[in-house]
Amino acid sequence: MKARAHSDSAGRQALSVLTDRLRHGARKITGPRKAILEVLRSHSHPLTNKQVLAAMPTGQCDLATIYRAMHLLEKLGMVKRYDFADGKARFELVPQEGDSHHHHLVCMRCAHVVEIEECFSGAIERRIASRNGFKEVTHKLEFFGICPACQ
Amino acid sequence: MKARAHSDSAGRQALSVLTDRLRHGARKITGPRKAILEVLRSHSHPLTNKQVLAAMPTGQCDLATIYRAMHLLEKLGMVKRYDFADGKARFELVPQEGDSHHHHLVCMRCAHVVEIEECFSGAIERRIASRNGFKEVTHKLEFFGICPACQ
DNA sequence: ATCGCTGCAAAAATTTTGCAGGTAA
DNA sequence: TTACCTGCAAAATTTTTGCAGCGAT
Repeated sequence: MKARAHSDSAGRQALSVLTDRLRHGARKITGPRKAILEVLRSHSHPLTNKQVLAAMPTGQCDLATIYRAMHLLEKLGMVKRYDFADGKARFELVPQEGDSHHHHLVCMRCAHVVEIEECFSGAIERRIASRNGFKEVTHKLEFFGICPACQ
Repeated sequence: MKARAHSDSAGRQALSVLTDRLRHGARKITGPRKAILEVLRSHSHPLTNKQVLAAMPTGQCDLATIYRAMHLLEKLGMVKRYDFADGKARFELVPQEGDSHHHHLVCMRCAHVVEIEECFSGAIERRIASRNGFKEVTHKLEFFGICPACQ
């Protein structure tokens, strides 16, 4: 298996890589931002901004700062936004370049999330783009159902 | 081509069919509800509740009523909720049974929406369901890009 | 020394809820 | 009649913004 440069043993991106990406975007590396990245890094599921705050040791930063940071990280392409049909935005770290993106299977009762490895062909994406004259086409695909525990 | 029972020439569901579905759910057919269904019926794109209100002739009903009606219609499976990553819920009439569902291609700049006919195989959906022990699995797939006018 | 970032607080926007009266069935 | 619905108003959430001071570079 090929070694994963810049990733730890669990396949997560090292914090230094993340801060480098931030710095490269001409942004400052601050305590709150590092804390936010740490939280995102240690969770493999999309989190709401409130959950990010709650996951920090004792009010390490303000909720408004998290909102601002998420906007920034989203613009820099470091974070992806998800909507699970409950009116709350959730964010998750974008895998490093070359890594395939993944999708989610969400329980409609308890909101439990399972990650789905497979992603259907990019060919469909390209065909849709050219057929409609769109550029930079991406997609979001989420599955919803009832999980074993809730059945 | 096979005739479309219960649909008008544009392929939209007749209002009477919609109200029948409501009635069948042991609900009352009221002025506001008919107005809401009329608006949904005459738009082929998902609308926010505010847009639904604005599309009515002169404040025909209260915004709160629209929120309540959407919850109801969603529960009855007559309406589907969409999240286009801007924090506002949008709703669209669900096609009649047997009709294939469709997806959307949304411009990230101007929010212009194009309907996408094709839907990738339900086989993937079934495989994901059985592999994870989930029941009643559905999916939501949206494409995002930059439309011709915004490029 | 900048210029950006943060915390705090207030505001804005979206969505939910309580209640008294009205209306479909 | 009776249970459900509606409008109005207030409240609860989520998200955005202004501003003075702090801090990374």
